[in-house]
Amino acid sequence: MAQVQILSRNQQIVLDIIEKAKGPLKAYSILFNVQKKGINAPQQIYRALDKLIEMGKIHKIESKNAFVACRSSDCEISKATAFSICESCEMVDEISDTKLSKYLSGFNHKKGMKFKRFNLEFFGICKKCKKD
Amino acid sequence: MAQVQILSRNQQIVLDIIEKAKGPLKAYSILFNVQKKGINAPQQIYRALDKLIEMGKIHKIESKNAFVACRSSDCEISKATAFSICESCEMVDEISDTKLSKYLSGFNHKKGMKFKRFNLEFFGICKKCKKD
DNA sequence: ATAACAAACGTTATATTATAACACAATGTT
DNA sequence: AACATTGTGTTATAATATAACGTTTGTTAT
Repeated sequence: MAQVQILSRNQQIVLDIIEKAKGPLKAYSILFNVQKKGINAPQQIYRALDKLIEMGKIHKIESKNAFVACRSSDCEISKATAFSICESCEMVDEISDTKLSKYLSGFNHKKGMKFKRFNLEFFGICKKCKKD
Repeated sequence: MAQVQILSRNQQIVLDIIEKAKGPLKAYSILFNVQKKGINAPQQIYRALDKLIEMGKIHKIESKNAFVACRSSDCEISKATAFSICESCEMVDEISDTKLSKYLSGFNHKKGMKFKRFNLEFFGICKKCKKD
């Protein structure tokens, strides 16, 4: 019953910043940006980030230790994430491609391990950077 | 002409440890393990790790900040990596599946970005852990 | 309404992961 | 010989993340 998630104060503040951002944000850069709102400690950021990830509102880009808002499905808990990352400008795009997602969700390891979740990161140079 | 790579002293020491390990190793755990061999500083480890990655001898498991030896193709420069990770015992297995690799290497983003490289991490509970 | 519990908060301290910067040595190239 | 390239060793510090504690707020059940 797709219940509307109510966010706590800190969670909302952190989510707002990530959603407004044009690219991935790092935890400490979020922290510096919210100090005026009375959030002073890394713990407060990391706690909010953890919950937001659990809820599927944001994703962590593992190769960058940075966080982006979820733009694809209206934020189901994300068990299948894929991103396109520009190695020049650091831009990150969430890839939501049903075929890809189905293909990978159905992928089974020879050794009999059943997968619950995957994360895929593609790297390259984005169109914009290629022009320069 | 698949030239045999000659490793420097530190690179060889670090590679040996990673190859002997049963699971992924973290940089500082490598450091502690090689202090008897006269390596004292994180820089020395990270420098060796960087080169070994460039050479395709090892891979970084991004979600764990840890390193594993390359077991698949006899270590071409790795542009297409996939791993299966047990969330219980932390075991990591490199997946070398030609179909998967081809499928992903051929994948093209709508937005016209050409990918040079990808990294895929699957998560689940391995067979061994399921028994317990 | 209030007791009981869970979730979120604030804070201090600390652990873990990674890089900067500098000087020197070994090797290879021209 | 002069020069570039790669690797080394070292000290210092930056950046990322968690532990542990006590308090406050929000929910649910009676």
